[in-house]
Amino acid sequence: MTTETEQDALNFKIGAVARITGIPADTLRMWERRYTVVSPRRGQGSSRLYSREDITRLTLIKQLVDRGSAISTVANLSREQLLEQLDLMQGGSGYEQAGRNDVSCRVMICGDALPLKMSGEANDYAGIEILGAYASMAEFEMQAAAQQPDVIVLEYPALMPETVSEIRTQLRRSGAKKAIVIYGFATREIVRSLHGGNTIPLRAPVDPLQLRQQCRQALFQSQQQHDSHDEDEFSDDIPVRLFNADELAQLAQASTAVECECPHHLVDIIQRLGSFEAYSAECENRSPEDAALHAYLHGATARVRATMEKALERVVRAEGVDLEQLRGKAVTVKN
DNA sequence: GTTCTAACA
DNA sequence: TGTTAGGA
Repeated sequence: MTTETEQDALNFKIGAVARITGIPADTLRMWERRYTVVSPRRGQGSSRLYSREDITRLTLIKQLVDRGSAISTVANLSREQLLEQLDLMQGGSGYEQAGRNDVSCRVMICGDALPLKMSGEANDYAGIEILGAYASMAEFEMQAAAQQPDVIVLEYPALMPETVSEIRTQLRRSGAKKAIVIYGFATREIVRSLHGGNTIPLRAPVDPLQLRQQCRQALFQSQQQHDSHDEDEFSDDIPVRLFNADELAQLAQASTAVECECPHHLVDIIQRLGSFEAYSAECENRSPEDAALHAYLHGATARVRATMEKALERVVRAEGVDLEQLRGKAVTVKN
């Protein structure tokens, strides 16, 4: 356990850099030799030691190369030029189109690679509204204070111990409810420390769809924590209940009139699923560590429940039960 | 695991 | 332009 100082930030060996950036070690050497993409300083035995700046730079360059630029044309661009190039390739503007009519999760992004990735598929981002995407933390910080995002997404090539406190600071200053932290490389301890609470660590690469889901889920969780319980007001992915408790009870009764006991069993299954659904939703709030898992369980259960409800509806209709009439009764009982 | 050069596709 | 072989 050494005290991590600036020294640690300058110590990435070529293998680590290859893993973080996704550029093969051989290619890294080639790029350096032929185009002087970066000039890592040398350590023992003349092995290359890359800095964090090197890594962010390489990440940018990789983006451009992946998008069709010749390495020779981008190898010597400054950081600003690289960003500009990348921006041009996206068809510019992109980010700050207003949200849709539905409630969307307001997101702000800070990072090198991510802003571009996100804007590239902007159309797929129903449900989240990207307020802005920045490459510089300073700019991000200023804008975040003004925009008051729901969720901030911070991207780092590598997570350092000091990065963690920076994340918490940004979270506090922006007033966001959750921070999604995308990292290329980090020790287990650091990742663990980011689990739970208001931060969600995600290992890069994160595909845009996944990120979108995470954003919405993050917002959903934070809402759950605040307005204590909202019963069945689960957003989008959770199918609404087809039958309430009263209706189910009545259907169970009604089914005794018919020969087959299937409706009865179905009601039983649906009631149990409903209970577990509520239980898993509860867990979702209680333990932030397992929130994702419980959210999944909750969603899965709800979907099964919805399926079984449809089955019940069909069976009961086949048995000649008048659902509409029953509904009318149940509602008057309930309200 | 790393460096380097040269040749190859 | 990226990959591979060979030697260190």
